[in-house]
Amino acid sequence: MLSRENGMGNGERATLGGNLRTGQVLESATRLFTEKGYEAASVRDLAAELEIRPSSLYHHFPGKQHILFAICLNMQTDFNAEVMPELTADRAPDDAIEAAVRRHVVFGHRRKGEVLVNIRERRSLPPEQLAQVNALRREYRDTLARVIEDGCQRGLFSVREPKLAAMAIVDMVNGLPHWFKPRNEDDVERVADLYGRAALALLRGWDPTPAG
Amino acid sequence: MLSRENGMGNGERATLGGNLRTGQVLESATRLFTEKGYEAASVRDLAAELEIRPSSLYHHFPGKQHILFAICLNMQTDFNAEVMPELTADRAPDDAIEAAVRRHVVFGHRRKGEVLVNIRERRSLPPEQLAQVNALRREYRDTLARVIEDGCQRGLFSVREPKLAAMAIVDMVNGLPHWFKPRNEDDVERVADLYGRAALALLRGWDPTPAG
DNA sequence: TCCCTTCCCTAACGATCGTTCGATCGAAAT
DNA sequence: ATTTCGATCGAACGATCGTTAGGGAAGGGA
Repeated sequence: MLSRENGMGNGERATLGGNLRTGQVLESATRLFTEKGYEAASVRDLAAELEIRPSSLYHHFPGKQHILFAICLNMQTDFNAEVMPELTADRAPDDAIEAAVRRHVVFGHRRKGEVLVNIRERRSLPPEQLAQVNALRREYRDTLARVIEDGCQRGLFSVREPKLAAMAIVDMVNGLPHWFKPRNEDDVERVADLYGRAALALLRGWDPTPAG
Repeated sequence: MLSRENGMGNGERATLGGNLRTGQVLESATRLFTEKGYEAASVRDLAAELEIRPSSLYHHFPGKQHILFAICLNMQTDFNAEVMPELTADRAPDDAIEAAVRRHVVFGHRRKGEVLVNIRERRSLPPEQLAQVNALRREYRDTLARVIEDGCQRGLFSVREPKLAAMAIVDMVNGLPHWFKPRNEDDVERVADLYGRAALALLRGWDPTPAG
């Protein structure tokens, strides 16, 4: 859930305002942006789904772009908070990668709408807000790459370019919400396990040492 | 129906429109759709880049959507014609996969603009045209999955769900054009090789038989 | 009681959207 | 010289866009 309306604390409520209703705005906007895309979804569409007038939306948000920003920043913040600890915890790199990928897959399903909006509509943000979201994404990728590098030095992985490998894995996992329709909750866990092992297979066998 | 003005041309002109100018429209549209997105790019933007008036565009295309359709269908048709033969040729499954992935990567760079438009803006097409493009994509995926399955039966791969593996590989390779900035042409070949081996690593080590 | 805040309303603003209509221009064909 | 025709033009259409202005109803605190 969107802890409180957007995520940031209640102390100063940095990015956006409001009350209970604000959370509903974000939920409806996420659904709408996912189905029609950010540009194609109009403020009037969003207002209609909430059964209010378009002008009423501007009591909760200063503008359409801020809604998109709230969705993206919120999702990416929660993602980093939930997945990155698996990478920074004190454990073997292969275990860390497998756990992180599994969490990534599960998160991508539980927050599917927000994840798809973040992936597909992020670019519609103004440069400064886009950079803010991208910084969080880069933080995750770099952490992932560092763990891969660590795994190489310990002889667990055989990868020449850890950053490229990190991107490949992220792309693979992020592609999942675009097409995967799980039959039930166990199906998600099954594919999460599957993708965790897939990442390990990638990292272990990428640059096979011609030994032997 | 595409017939003359957008696509298949009369005799030899396979990829672009009937007239010389029509090809320029598709080129500019591809660049514009890539940079701003289909919905955000206006007909007036496109006309401005071609240094003609907006109304003149409607001599070449019956509408904005048809331009998007021409780009997507054209790209996907060429893609299948170029990459699928690597899979259907008579060779070992692992060699086929490696070659196909390498071709996929190279194609994704050579036709980067169209590929990105097809991936990101395809959904803005009306259902019937969208289905037409998706049918070609499915054809490729299914072929890829079949080769993977074949490789499993021959003991070359260890994959439980070939279709899932095919999707994972496609997602991985399609992610590349979104972020990869090659320093030169050799860089493309290098990464193409790298990704070809990555796909093999995935398929070989995905479900490791616990055998000793 | 009065005020202040919260939330929503009606109405409309100017801008921009995709598209249409009819005329014009130039070159090739007759 | 006249006709034909593809390509472009200026001008405008109705629709929809994000956003704003200003007011009204509800409710808690003074």
